[in-house]
Amino acid sequence: MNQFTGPGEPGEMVVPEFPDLPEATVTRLPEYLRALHQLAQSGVETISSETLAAAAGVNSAKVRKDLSHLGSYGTRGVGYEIARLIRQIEQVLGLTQQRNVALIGIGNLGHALAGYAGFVNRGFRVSALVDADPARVGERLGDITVTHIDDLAATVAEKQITIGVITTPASAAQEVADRLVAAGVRSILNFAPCVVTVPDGVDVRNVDLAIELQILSFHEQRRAFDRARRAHADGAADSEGVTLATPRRTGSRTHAPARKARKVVGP
Amino acid sequence: MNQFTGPGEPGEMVVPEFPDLPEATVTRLPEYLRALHQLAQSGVETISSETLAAAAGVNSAKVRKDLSHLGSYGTRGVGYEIARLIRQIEQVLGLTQQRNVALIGIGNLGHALAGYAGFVNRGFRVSALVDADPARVGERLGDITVTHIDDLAATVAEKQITIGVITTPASAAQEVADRLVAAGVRSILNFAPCVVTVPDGVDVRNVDLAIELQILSFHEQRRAFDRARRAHADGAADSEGVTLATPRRTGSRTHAPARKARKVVGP
DNA sequence: CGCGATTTGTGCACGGCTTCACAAACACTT
DNA sequence: AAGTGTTTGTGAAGCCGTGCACAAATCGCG
Repeated sequence: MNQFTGPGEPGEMVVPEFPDLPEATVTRLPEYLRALHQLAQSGVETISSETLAAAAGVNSAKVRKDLSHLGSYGTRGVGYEIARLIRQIEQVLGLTQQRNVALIGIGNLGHALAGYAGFVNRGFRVSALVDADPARVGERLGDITVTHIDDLAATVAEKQITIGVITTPASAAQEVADRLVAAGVRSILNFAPCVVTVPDGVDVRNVDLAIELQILSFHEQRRAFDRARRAHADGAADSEGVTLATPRRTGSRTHAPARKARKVVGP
Repeated sequence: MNQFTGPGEPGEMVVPEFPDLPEATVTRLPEYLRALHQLAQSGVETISSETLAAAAGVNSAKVRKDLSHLGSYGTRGVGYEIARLIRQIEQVLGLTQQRNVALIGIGNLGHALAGYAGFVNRGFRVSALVDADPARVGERLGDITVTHIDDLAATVAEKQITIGVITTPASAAQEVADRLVAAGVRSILNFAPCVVTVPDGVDVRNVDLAIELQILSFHEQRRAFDRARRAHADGAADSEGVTLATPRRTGSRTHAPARKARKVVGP
């Protein structure tokens, strides 16, 4: 529907359309992409929404609706051509060009991310390592040398950084974010356990590991209460208060599929 | 409203009510908690929904509605008593008891998480380190010795593990998840870039760092297109196609506040 | 060429979340 | 005691996302 790569009237110098995807779709596209890359290796050339849905851990209607947003037409009765689908998703996500990432804060977590293999082959390259501690500056990790935060602007310009990743303690995060923004970076991934405030037009995503654990803890807690309630109900068989009886999915970002079925394809 | 800790009729042996919170609320409670702990240190005793909202990076109506779900009554005209609020949130999230976490996969990321200070003081303790590589078994990190994955069940029982964190390569993740479930763990935090399938009643949350970057990349891409469009519109002043003109918030999980205002309170 | 099998694309209804806006409640002053 | 100013708690409206269900499209085969 949103043929944003489609050739317009030739020679018309048309500004390419850009699909304005629902945010929920944007968060799922990378998951489809991951699944598609896996599937592509196994030599399959075409894939149905049902199969892709299973591989990505979602439901097939969602897959179809998501893909329809990017105008990637599959063929009915057959499915989607994997190679083409990968190209389209990568284009929409802006992964056709290599994106350079700067890590700010080379502590435990920074070290780990610098060596994380999962970034390469996925369109990203950790191109700069930055720290405030003069003792760390000059240290080499892989083929990159740690530079000082005061030189951030120069580093960003030189290495063509488009994304900054904050792995400092919370106390330094706001300061670092400010400097990143001043240096022209508009996308920030923040691992520090705090809220960073940025001007309009800058995008911040937060990953707080403790928060993830706390959310799990809540559901753990709820299950414990459920068990207690059930045990009590067994003791004194009363069919009272309804409040608890609601059949809640054990909600999670990429929620656990109901059945343990690694179904591959049709009957 | 949901007075789940409230004293029922005394001597009635009532099963405590458990508030069934909206999932969206559950994900925000930890953020409030984080903000509250910070604020508590600065000596403030009471806080308004407006101030808490600013500190947590959300909107005040949301704060009030979220808090109303746990029956934590604030006092009108004044605000919420911080200490009490902290207690209530911690209780709902199940943080009154220390929760023991097992890390599976002691590579780069596992090492980093094992040393991550952000877990302690937030109700969690990394109590077990597990790996499949015999060469790693026996290694000590801090005060914990790495044990072998084959002994997982024993480790889980002995160390009272309630949460498993997977930091293995994707190829091993499903296997590890299966073993965790078999050992009785019902909460899993998965850092491996893949979908793990678990039976009903088990809760999985996924954190994929590359996916976070890809989402940022999309918005970066979109901004670039917007600039191109604007530039083109300047050149040839036509007020054509509307598709792009939609005022989209730069969506993010904890979305960036519109104004860079570290507003504290009052007029 | 026609028919059945398969799979996409989407209209539609439903539920959950967000946000506004306002009455009720409380503190404090006069 | 009454009035003023502040802040909570919540009804109601609107929006977004989800999932069902089905028509339309394509393939393969007889």
